[in-house]
Amino acid sequence: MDLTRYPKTGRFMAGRVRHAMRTREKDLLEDMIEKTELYTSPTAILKRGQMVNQSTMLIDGFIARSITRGGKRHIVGIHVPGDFVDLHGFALKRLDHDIVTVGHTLVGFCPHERIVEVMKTEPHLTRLLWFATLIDAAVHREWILKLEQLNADGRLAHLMAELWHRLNFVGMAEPQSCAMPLTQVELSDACGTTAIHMNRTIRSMREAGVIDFARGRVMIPDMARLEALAHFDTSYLYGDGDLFIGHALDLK
Amino acid sequence: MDLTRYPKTGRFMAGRVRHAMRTREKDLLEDMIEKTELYTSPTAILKRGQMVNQSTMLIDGFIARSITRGGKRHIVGIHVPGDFVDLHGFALKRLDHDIVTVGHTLVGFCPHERIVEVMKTEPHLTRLLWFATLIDAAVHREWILKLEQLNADGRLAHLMAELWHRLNFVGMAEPQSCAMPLTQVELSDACGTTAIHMNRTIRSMREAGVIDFARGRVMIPDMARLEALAHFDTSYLYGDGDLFIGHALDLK
DNA sequence: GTTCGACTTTAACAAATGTCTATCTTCGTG
DNA sequence: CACGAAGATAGACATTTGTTAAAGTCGAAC
Repeated sequence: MDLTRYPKTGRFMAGRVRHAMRTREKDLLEDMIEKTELYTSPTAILKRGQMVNQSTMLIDGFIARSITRGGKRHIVGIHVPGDFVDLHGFALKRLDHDIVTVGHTLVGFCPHERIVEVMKTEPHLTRLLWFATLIDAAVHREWILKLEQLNADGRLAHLMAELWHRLNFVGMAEPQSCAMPLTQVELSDACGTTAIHMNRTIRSMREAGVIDFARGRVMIPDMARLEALAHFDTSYLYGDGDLFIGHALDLK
Repeated sequence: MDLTRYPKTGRFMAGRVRHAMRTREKDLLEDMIEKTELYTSPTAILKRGQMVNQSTMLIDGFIARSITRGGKRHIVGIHVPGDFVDLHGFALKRLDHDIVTVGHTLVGFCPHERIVEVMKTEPHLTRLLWFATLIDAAVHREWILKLEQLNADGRLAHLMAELWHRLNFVGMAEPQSCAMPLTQVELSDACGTTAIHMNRTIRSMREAGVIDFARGRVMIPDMARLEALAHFDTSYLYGDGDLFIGHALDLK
């Protein structure tokens, strides 16, 4: 990974609520990061049930939230740079899932004492952090919908469309492609199918010209077609300006 | 519905975070409710995309969060008495889903101005409200897991086990049964199956003696067996005392 | 460059689930 | 008490997905 791309590691921090932050708050947020760490192979940063005293900010790469049950691993969420991955670990005594890196991943760690400090002194920033967790919940709901509504094709299309848009929000997507270090097994874990069926699905979508994977990237020649397959509607991602933060609720 | 059962409608309010509230905060919460309303038939209290200026507290009955797409309705969450159903509607300009009543339902409405007031003056209570939304997210993750991991039998078993436990938390479940006003169509919407397959599933589980529906209730003769079918683990519900609230984070 | 392991690909068959059509039951309403 | 609408039940068949077994590909480490 080219660390020189990150002169200030905080550049993307807090992705979709960042636009509502004041300059001072952006600096505060960056100061919350005590240290950074680079993982070059899949690593469980946090294990389910473990007590935690710091939260994780994803700076580059991908992180999955996964739960292993019945010997099989299931992915219940995927994070992109700028996401405060386990801010909720601050409130819940223990996490209900593992936090695992995917491919090469750069993360920052934020001690909980600093979050406590912010909660004591920064009501506006605290609110932004809360709202960021509400967007996570909205993404969860869309995943539930995806799993209830779509078959394997649609689920894969939806996942790719979502990740492309979320990367695009932080300036890390190209018009017809984006980074995609997930393996087929991981894609199947995130789509609730077997790896073999995921392979079938990928093949047929590749043959149909909808999507193609190569060298850690996904190519999407026709985004509109992909989104149609996924019944995709970006509104649940609450892009810039789609929150009340900074407006009526900008309390003080 | 027997309203005399609710001498103080606030009795259950804020279900799983209630134990961390101070008496004064419980009163404050109850004061946040401006008015109550009883719905005797399925009603969409809120429609997706609609601007909202109040949030909904569920006092009795059930409420579903649903999204209609492709002409088919999907349920992405179910609420039980004590839940602050759409607190997140306060932060998000618009909801990404509908809020619909199930069976007979008594709700309280809380104007957003009162939430703003609380956020200005009650940091501890604000934190509790935040944490309540984090539990919602944990439930969402478990639904994702359920949909990825389980077949129709397991999904139904999981839903029944979850609702029984959540009702039990607020003292509204019997040892081997609880209220269950959801129709088979609604159950299928919540489990991501067709109504016909849900009927097949219910029949086979009834014949197996695992579960039975009658007159708006569900009978669960052997909870352990149901939970085994569902690979159920209550920890994601964060029962009493399972949050950091009121302890290290009791800031002031 | 070889070797090993992880990842990907394929085929054949079994099981689960969806679709279509229809009938039966229940319950509120007049 | 009759009626109608919503809900529940049922069977036959199509489609999707899971399972098992195997082989091919690629890249990192020695």
